[in-house]
Amino acid sequence: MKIGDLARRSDLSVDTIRYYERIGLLPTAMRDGARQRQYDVSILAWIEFLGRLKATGMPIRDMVRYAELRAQGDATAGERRELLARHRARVRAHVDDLLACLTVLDSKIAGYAGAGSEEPSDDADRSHDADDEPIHRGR
Amino acid sequence: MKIGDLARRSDLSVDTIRYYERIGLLPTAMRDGARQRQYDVSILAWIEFLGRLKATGMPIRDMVRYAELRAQGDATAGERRELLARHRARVRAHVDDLLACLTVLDSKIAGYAGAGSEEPSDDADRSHDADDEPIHRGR
DNA sequence: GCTTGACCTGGAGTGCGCTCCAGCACCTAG
DNA sequence: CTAGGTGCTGGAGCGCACTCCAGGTCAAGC
Repeated sequence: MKIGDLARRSDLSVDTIRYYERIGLLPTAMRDGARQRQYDVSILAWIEFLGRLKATGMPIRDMVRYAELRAQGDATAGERRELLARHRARVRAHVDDLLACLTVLDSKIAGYAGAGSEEPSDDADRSHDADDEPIHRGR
Repeated sequence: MKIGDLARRSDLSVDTIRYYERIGLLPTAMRDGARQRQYDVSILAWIEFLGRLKATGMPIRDMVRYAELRAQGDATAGERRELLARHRARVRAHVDDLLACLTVLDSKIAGYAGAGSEEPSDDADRSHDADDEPIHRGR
């Protein structure tokens, strides 16, 4: 597989793939006769996993750290497990935080009750919640 | 309240408060005799709400949009409700995504089973999951 | 009266994660 | 033989959300 094919199949751009290789997220690709990168389909699983780490907010340097450990083989399994476990804990905490924010958001939205989609209506006296106050007028 | 006090009480830096005012996230502050910003405690509720929007991943330009609508008064209540409702939907979707990622993460971690905290052990033959393959050796 | 410290402004700088570009090599189809 | 498409490299540029800085004003405490 050439880099363009991989880009199409992985939802990364060609530039991003080369960037990921430069920083060590992707293995240094094998080259064909014309020095063009050649990929095995198996790279897709790794990219997909990286996508999940990214989706869960892991900074790239941590992903790089994980990739380095992976490249060092089985001896680093414990460290990798720990890294993922710590990350999992952070993600869980973040989800809890988001859920708490969601309930705040819900009550806030509920405060705007009755304000139909495109219709400002004349419900001009709603004070809906506790977070809106005085109001800011431009300088 | 002066800007330094507000910074202490809001977990924003003084610079961030001024930045937020510049871009329209915070109302143009009243000044005292020495042209220093003076804040009412009520600003804290607004900042806290902004913090929740930020925590849920709303881009600053959308927060600014919300702040603008708020400043325009009750007539924009419907639009604000819509904005928050769309945001809530995105957050919910993101939470679902995170939960899905969490189960992937969990099974991945389970794959490293037995690899105790600081102890690499000699479990060198674990293939734990489907995402790890060939391995990347530096150039 | 002098120092200290909080505040002011405008603008430059930072770190992250890409994204784009110039200028060149190579392959394939017409 | 030529044109178009894909790939290559090194390096510059970008959008975001701050963060820092120089050079200045002002009020209070010693």
